[in-house]
Amino acid sequence: MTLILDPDDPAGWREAPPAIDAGTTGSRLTDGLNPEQREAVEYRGPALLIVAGAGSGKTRVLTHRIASLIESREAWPSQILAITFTNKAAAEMRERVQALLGESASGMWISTFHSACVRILRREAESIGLSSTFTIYDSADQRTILKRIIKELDADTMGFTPASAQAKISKLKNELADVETHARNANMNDPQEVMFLEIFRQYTRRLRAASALDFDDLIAETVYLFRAFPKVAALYQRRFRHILVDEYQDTNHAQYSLIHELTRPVPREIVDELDAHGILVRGMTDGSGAIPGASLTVVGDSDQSIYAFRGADIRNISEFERDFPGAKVVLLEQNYRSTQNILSAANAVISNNFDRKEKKLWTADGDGDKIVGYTGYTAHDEAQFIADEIESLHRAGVAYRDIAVFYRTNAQTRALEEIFVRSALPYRVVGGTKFYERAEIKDAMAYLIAVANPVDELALRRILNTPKRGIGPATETALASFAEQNELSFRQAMRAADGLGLGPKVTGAISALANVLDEAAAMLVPSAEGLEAGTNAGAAKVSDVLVFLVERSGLLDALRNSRDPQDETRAENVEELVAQTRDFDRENPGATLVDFLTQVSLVAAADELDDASGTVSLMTLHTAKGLEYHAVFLTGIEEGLLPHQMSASEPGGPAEERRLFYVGITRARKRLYLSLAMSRAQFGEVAVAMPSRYLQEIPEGLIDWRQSPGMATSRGGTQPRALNARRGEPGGAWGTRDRDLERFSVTRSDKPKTEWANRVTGTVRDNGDLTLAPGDRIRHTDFGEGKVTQVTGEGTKRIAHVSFDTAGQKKLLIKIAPIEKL
DNA sequence: GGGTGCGGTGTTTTT
DNA sequence: CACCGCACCC
Repeated sequence: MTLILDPDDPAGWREAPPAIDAGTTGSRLTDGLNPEQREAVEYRGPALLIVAGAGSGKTRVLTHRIASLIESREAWPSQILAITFTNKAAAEMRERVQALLGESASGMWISTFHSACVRILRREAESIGLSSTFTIYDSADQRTILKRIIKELDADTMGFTPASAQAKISKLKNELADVETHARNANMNDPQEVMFLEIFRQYTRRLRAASALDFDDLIAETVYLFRAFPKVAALYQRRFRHILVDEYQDTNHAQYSLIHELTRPVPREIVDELDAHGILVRGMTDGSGAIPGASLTVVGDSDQSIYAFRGADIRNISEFERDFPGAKVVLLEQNYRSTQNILSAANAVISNNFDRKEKKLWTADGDGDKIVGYTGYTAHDEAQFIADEIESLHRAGVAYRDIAVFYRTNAQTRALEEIFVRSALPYRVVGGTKFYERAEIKDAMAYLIAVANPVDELALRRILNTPKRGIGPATETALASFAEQNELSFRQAMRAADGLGLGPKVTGAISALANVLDEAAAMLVPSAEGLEAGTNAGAAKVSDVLVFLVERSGLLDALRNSRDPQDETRAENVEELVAQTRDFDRENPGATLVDFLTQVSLVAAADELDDASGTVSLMTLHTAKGLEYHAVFLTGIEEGLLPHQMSASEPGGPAEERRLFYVGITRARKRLYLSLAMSRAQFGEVAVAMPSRYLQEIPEGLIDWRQSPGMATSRGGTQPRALNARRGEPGGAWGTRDRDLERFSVTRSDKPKTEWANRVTGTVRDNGDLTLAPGDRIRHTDFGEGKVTQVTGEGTKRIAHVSFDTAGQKKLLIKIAPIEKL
């Protein structure tokens, strides 16, 4: 029988730990595991490193390990802290543990690094002089602030850009270097460094003044908190007896330090103090009166380390045994996900990275199908191949949700989306241009932030003249300097607008806005009973506050009454945001506005994935980490894209790009497609693309080239040859056989060269109310003539299923397809 | 104070 | 190509 503790129940912190009753770990939790997995579940000791190759069942091992700790009564749920890479992974892990235990195990902290830190920081905010309603600034917010600072300091003349300053500040924070630490190491004779220091100092000051933290601060400030307040740290060190970290290869120095602080023993003096404060420590101390450090389990695979650009340090995992002497290491190599052909390709590619521990994935499930390769002339050609192939997989019974398309850069979605829309292929772009990044949504969110955190000047300045109320830059500056001179916040200056001697119209507008914000703030105060009980009872719901704000501020009306046709969509987006807050209120009863803002700030791209959706998923290779699909399309496998141009100059760049390719390959269960284009439009210009060097690292026999780079380059003879296809050796590495050439020349028919370049980007058609019925014959500009076999869908989404005479079966969106009825 | 249009510029991956 | 900043005009 396991006692479940409520995480928010203060008693949970005082509850006696369960008696250790080793040996009761039910075999149920290790049944069906291989010997290595079993060992990873059952090992007990201070430190455990699970080196888990792709698809080796590490999530299974982690969930079973947690369940076994709880079931054997070695730990309460509240003593578990598990760190995952996305919120979605956290939710899944929680569900799986609960399913294993057969009861709710609330009280466990299963979350991302960032979520866990926000939770700690909001709770302990006052220790470090921060408001518990602090705002979390995203990259765009950082950029805005840095832009202002650089402009004020004229730092652009020294070559500083918001992006460069942002990167440098982020890098320092990930190394736990704050302004003063950095100042000590800086070379004050270098004017550039002096200037950077000033930018960094101002940036830090402004975030402080706004009671705001950026993403990197969330981790770094938690570490500073623990280091500066050992008694605060002790609360968490005492509580979390078992810490588990997933994707450990992608932790940066700050995250590593956080884990280090959390696993420290609590010294005897502090234990005594905790005891004096009524916090239960009996039974937790060792012979010396100290509480020993928590046990640490990390899971990772250095071959999948792909976040060096945000400070991930591969040494955290490769030197784990040195950092934690006596650590146990368990190696999981058996793969339960992919076919041997896919694994062989992955093994071959990754073996080209030197300086790695030899590890070979294997499966007992057989070779499976060959990997399919395709080289298009353009990105659209490549996309068309993918769309056709997806349709044929779908006809063969593969659900759309089991198919994913990966790419290196977000810009690559363009061509894919164009073709997918035309092919009436249901798809969803995961990540990319996010809903919350739209200007109107950021505006509405800024209203909420301004209410939740009144000292947030960035949010206030954003909404000051949105919608237009005649408050221009001059008035804004007047308010800002009035605030500074009188040591007021920007918000207080707004309330005092009457005394500023501004025009009556402007003054009225400022006061009206200040009033709306004050009224909204009043809505959020809990009732007397709520305050008494320390809950949010009686406070207005997030959706009610948002509706009040967007109505009373005039934001929604301004969009609705605008003559800009795009504003109609923007108004709908704001209404969609309202709908989202309603969902939030319903799903999180008792949650506060700050809870909502936090959740929005910390959504990861992969969190948007909806398993129930019947759509193909499109995402970057980075977002794909940790996921798996029946069929995977890796696109744009070209020099310059993978490896990316920008990585060439970075130390370790090409090796990291190879790991990215490796991650992509190992996401596939049964079918893997590798595709590329001969030419790719990069910022307007069409550039010649070469096959990626990584393609040749895959043994030839594993790939079935439907159209190889050799075949494609031979067209017209004017294109450069495939990379590394040796001169004087016909076909080179790509095996350009005559038979293929013949087949190829038939495929491309007699179209002139230029047709390939613009066949899709040309005009966006609108066939209006063209009606088609089964039996009709049509002509398509690319596919030629064909017969309509079926029409599905309604209105603008009507889809014609066409059997083309030479191009085979296709689905077309009638409204925009380049077709005519015959 | 607000709107339009020109020209310059950047250009990876993400919590 | 797309976005942003700036200058110009109302």
